[in-house]
Amino acid sequence: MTSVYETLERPLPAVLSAMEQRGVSIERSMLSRLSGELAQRMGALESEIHELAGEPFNLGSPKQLGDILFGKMQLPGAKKTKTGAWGTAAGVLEDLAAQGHELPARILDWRQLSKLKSTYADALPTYLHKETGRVHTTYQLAATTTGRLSSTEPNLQNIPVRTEEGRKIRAAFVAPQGKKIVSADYSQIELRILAHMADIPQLAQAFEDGMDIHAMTASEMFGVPVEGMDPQTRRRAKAINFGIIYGISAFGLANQLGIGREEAGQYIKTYFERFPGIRDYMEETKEACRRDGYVTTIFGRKCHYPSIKASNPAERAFNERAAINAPIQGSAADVIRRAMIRMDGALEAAGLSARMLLQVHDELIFEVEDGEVEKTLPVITKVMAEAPMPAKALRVPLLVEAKAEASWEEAH
DNA sequence: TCGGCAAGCCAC
DNA sequence: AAACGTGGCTTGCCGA
Repeated sequence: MTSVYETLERPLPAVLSAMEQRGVSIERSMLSRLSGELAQRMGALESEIHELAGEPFNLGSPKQLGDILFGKMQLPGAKKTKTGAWGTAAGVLEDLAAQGHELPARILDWRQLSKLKSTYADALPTYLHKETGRVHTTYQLAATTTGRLSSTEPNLQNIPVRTEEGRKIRAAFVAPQGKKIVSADYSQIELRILAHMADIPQLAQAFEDGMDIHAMTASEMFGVPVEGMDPQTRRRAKAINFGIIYGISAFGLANQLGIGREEAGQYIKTYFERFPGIRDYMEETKEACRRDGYVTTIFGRKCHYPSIKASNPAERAFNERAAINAPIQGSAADVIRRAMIRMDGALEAAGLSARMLLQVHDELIFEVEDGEVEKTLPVITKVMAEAPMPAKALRVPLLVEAKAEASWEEAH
């Protein structure tokens, strides 16, 4: 079998251009039906909300809502945005809803439906191309500080997936007759890259053994067995793992988990006691950035953060967190780029007609003929898993999960 | 009428 | 809200 190292590498701009031109198929009728349902439910909610508020107002106006909740109704927990208006972001409304207040709960419902309708159900069909009948995004190659791609007009890198209603949008991304949508994604790639860069043997071993990394983290931190673990305990460890990647603070973790800042600080302390190599890595990364003005990915690409030396403490702290995150996020971006420039050549070399259509940071989406699915999946997963090589051999295996289904929602 | 900012929220 | 990183899109609002 031909090694992936010998497959043709196409320049990334050519790869992106090909993906843009291929486009993706969406089922207009599904979105239009969904839009109607959303409109109806939003209408019912609007009446209910105006009843609860005691007056009609523009539901799309955070300012009007803030005046009603905190000016008129005097609900607790009011916080101002930086311009002095009452804040009404989801976190604020969730706190109020948890205290049994009906109005903020219904507003949250309305906002979710409104977002899905305006940004996705109504907007996506307007991007259907006259001649191809498909949706063609544009990828920006140099729009991010870390080396990620971005996607515009429309952005196909933020299609909903977290809620049941949102997945109805994703379900409209379908394969044409005789084909399947294949989604292939890197499992926990940023944590694996952190384990490699910081050289943490426990984490590397856990990935080698295919363990549940969040449960393992919880077990290490709280001294409880993975078997029969309280879901809450795992959830906290998961929040910490994500926080670590983003340059955690006790304040941020406390807000994320709804716990006190002292307790959050204790979690972080315990984490660094269990994984001192992570703390060392972070300190070394910040130090290098202060010295050089940039940090580097595993493959040597630089990400510049000269303002890490700013005298303003908030600006400095912001750049420190970005500098900690950039090598992790940027290395993951490098890995998937390396896979992308080899993918078409590898598929061609294997005599397969699969077409790479979309990239969503740690995921590649393809269209594959029904009869070729079985032969295509291993080619895709191999190219992705071996993408760091031969330039780098990671201390941690990369796991790629791939699935073929009729729609993106099912395949994901 | 148009451009830009603020707030909010979708994804990884 | 955001002292948890990276983006883009929509609506409301205000001034030119």
